[in-house]
Amino acid sequence: MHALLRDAGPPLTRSVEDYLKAIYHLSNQGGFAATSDIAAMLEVAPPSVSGMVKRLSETGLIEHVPYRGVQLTAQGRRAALKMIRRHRILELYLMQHLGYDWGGVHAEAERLEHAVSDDLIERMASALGHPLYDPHGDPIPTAAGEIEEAELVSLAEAPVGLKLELRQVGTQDSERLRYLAEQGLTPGVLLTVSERQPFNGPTTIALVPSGDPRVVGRELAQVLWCREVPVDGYGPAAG
Amino acid sequence: MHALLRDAGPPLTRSVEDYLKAIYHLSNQGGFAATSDIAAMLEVAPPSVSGMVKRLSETGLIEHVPYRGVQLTAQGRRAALKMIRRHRILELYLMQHLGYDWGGVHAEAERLEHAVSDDLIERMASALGHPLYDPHGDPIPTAAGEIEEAELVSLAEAPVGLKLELRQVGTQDSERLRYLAEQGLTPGVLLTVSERQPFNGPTTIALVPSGDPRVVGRELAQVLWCREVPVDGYGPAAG
DNA sequence: TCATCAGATTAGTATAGACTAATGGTATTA
DNA sequence: TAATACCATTAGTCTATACTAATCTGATGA
Repeated sequence: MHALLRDAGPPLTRSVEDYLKAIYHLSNQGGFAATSDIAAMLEVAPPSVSGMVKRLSETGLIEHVPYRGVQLTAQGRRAALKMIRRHRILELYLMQHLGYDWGGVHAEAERLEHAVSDDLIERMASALGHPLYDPHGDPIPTAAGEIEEAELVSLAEAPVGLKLELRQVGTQDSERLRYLAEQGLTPGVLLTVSERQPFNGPTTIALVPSGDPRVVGRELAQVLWCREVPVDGYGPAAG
Repeated sequence: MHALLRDAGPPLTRSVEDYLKAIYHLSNQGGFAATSDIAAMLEVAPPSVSGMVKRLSETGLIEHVPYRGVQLTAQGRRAALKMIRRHRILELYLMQHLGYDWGGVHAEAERLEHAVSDDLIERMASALGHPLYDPHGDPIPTAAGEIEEAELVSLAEAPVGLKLELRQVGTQDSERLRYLAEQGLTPGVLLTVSERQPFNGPTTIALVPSGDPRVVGRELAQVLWCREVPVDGYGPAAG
């Protein structure tokens, strides 16, 4: 009984589900999600985020440190992971059983994830053989709300030859962030490590799939957190 | 180009879609749908219906005759039939491809019908072999918005032995309606014609599946419009 | 240390959609 | 025809969610 009642209460609205998911993605590495980043991800104005943040922290789904950002509580995290499970199962099902391709599947899953029941998701998961990864290679949270935490490696430590996805940029410095964006080094891009100079020298990488080379100094490389991409041929994570 | 632009404009909200569908079902036989019936079907208070009716008639989806009821315009009818197509395809898909049974399928389809894209529905229709009838035996509107109008037969004319579904009660008289409801003769019930007395005598029917007999006089039988149920073993229409 | 500026928040407003309470219209019945 | 009862509508309110404009905070740089 206890387990079933844990997250009782009024069901979450579509908007709330979207906010929680966005906050999950933005605060992945244990940090805070900034108001403006949430606003950009959801394509709403920053004051709308402030308003929602107030409500969500009153209902205990997030914690808010004014002028710093927000973090999910355990309850908010469970809700976010549930949405992510739905999204990733849906994407996989649509591609494998209904012939969707990369282009259309994300938008369709984005709408359906708010409408499907838990029952339907578990039926789809069964039909798919209880998969562990979605079409992007991202891990699918279990129905119990556990997710395989991708082990992140800093670009400064990653072995040469590995194919990586950039997942987290561990700096708040605007100059550095601007520079990285100019270089095309934003979360989600794929790359391979081509070469590393000795004695704390720079790391040379090639962007995937363009092959464009970039040379990244040690200081920056240390804040670029990547995860190994399990299989060849996947596009950037969108799930 | 014209065909594509016909119904342009802001997409309909979930609520609007539900209202249109309800009005379609309630005004099927060309009549008016009453405010209170819409309210009952959607489980909202009558003033909520009045408010929505005002908005819907301003946007040209329905026509409203105050104190009489509402009817769909051609545009509203197209939108309603689109939702009905979605609902019926979804029910069929969920039952045939995901193992749903009678119990759960309606509620699931009810939520999904607002979230799926046209593309997804057509993919499901393909996977199902472009079916013409849903699990209840109800016809599925085409993507172009055409629906097979069930030919209705009055109970006074129906041949003995036929299995019928009561679809429309053609009287507004409250005494008669009250009596029919007491007898369990409301739209949706299944029955078979057991016997008919000659010289405009009464019709004897058996309710399905209970087998309870009812004797219906000619005057009432003439206003009970039924359609033939195509195949044995189906439950009452809920689609 | 202080000015500046970007980003966050507050203030005030709009819209969709629901509600209850009060009022108005129509049709049945005496 | 008049009274009544039922149903529909209007009036006024509430919540969720968005917006713009105005204000505040905290970090950066002179």
